[in-house]
Amino acid sequence: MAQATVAGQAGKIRTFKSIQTEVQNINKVALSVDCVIFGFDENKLKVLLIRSDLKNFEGQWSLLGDLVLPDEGLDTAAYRILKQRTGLNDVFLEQVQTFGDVHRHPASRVVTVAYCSLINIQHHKLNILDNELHWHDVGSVNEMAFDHKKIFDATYLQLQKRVREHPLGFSLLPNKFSLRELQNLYEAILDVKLDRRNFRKKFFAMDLLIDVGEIETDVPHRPGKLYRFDYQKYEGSTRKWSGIAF
Amino acid sequence: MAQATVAGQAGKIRTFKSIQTEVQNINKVALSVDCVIFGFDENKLKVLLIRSDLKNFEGQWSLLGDLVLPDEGLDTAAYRILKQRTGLNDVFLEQVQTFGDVHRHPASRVVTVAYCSLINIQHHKLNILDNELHWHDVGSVNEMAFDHKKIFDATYLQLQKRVREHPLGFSLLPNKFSLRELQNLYEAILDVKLDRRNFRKKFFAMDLLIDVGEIETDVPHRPGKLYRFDYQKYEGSTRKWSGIAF
DNA sequence: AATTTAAAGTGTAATTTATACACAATAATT
DNA sequence: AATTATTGTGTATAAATTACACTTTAAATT
Repeated sequence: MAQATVAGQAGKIRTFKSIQTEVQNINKVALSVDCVIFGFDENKLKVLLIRSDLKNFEGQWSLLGDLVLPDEGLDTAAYRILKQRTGLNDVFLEQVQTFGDVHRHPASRVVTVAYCSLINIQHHKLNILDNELHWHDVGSVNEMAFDHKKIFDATYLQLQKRVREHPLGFSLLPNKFSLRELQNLYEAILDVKLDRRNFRKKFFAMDLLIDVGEIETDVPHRPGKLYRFDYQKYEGSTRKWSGIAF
Repeated sequence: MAQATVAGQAGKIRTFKSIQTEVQNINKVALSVDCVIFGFDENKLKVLLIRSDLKNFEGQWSLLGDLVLPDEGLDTAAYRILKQRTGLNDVFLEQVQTFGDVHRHPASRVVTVAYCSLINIQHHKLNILDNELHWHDVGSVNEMAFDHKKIFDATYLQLQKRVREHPLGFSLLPNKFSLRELQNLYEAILDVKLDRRNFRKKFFAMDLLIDVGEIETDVPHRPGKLYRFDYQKYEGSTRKWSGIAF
């Protein structure tokens, strides 16, 4: 946090009151939160975007964001946006990076905090059509409003990194999933092909998948067993996850 | 970035002017930058702190920070603080995380962006004594003003992680260093003991150290060879650094 | 009922990487 | 000349990663 001094004027002891005056008089900025909301559907990694409501970005897509309210923390603001737009709470949410280029917003100075969130797209399927919302394939995200492409790129890169270090991916899947679905997910996120036998070996070796005793239905071939992730065991383990590192 | 709407009012096309009015009328926050400045001296990892100039934190230590100026980017603000306080430019600097709890500052809402910076303490040795600045051992950082302990902890953890993935550590060393110094640095940052032979093997295998053809002086024993880090080769390599992963 | 289809499920050998560990060489100091 | 403290070096073992192919199963088709 600041010394609450303007550049180069340290050294004096301040009181609350003097600080308050100082802070009121000096520059403030508008602060927003932008959520990069990922989903997984039809073996593709998707991102939820909205058509920009700003005239000079007409037709362009942008992230889901809003200004942070006066008595609202950053994480809280991100949760609010997520809840509003997807109807979901209890999702994975993580701060990524803050973007504060002076002219990133055409109308005034707006600094934005980017969040990465992962949702289970099956639980969603809600108010998509009526609104200007759309799930885009991450591979086909091009031009975006503001500096949102830059924010998206940074967030996606961080997701690729995080998902190798921590078991985040399960947030994108149904509670029960087959190993095939799990592998498809990793292949979609990391944009690589993985060896099936080695992939299974690695996940079984972690011993964090619970066989739920069911199998896939409605597949036109031998159905796979269904598993769920053992969050409890993972939370309780001191060593946590040693990383995927494919 | 925000849709520049207050919660739940999406859907209308806005013009610059309407946005501008809206942004002016709604909440703004004071924005600051806080630098966690690390140095390495006497085989200890150090952090540069300043005595708080705020009355109700009298005597407590705080990070080096300041409010972000109206026409200043975030990185620029962090560089400014670093330059002011250490006289150094051309240092390692990386954004870490943004802290925005509503009541983190006692006087008013101030959101702060934390930066991690690594400096070569030999190049410094400047205006430390005259000011209220002091280099603290990272192991002995306790209570701090504001939420600065939390910020410090998060930044130090990130440093420990980053230093295994990227060759940042060299920013903390003189241009020419012995392998002993390099190992001491890693041991200090990661707070572990490392095997000397395996450490050397690993670094030589990377082939990013250049033997400068000199040896240590003023050591009361066999002097070690001096090396420098091959930044050029590192920048040019596509594969980059595969991680230390001790 | 028999055949086809598509993916599930499984193991091993080769390679690479990480770890544990000890002694001779050197420069400075006494 | 002897002592001191650290440099510099190699090998054997263990662990992790990679590459790779065939049989089993359920559903769909003939």
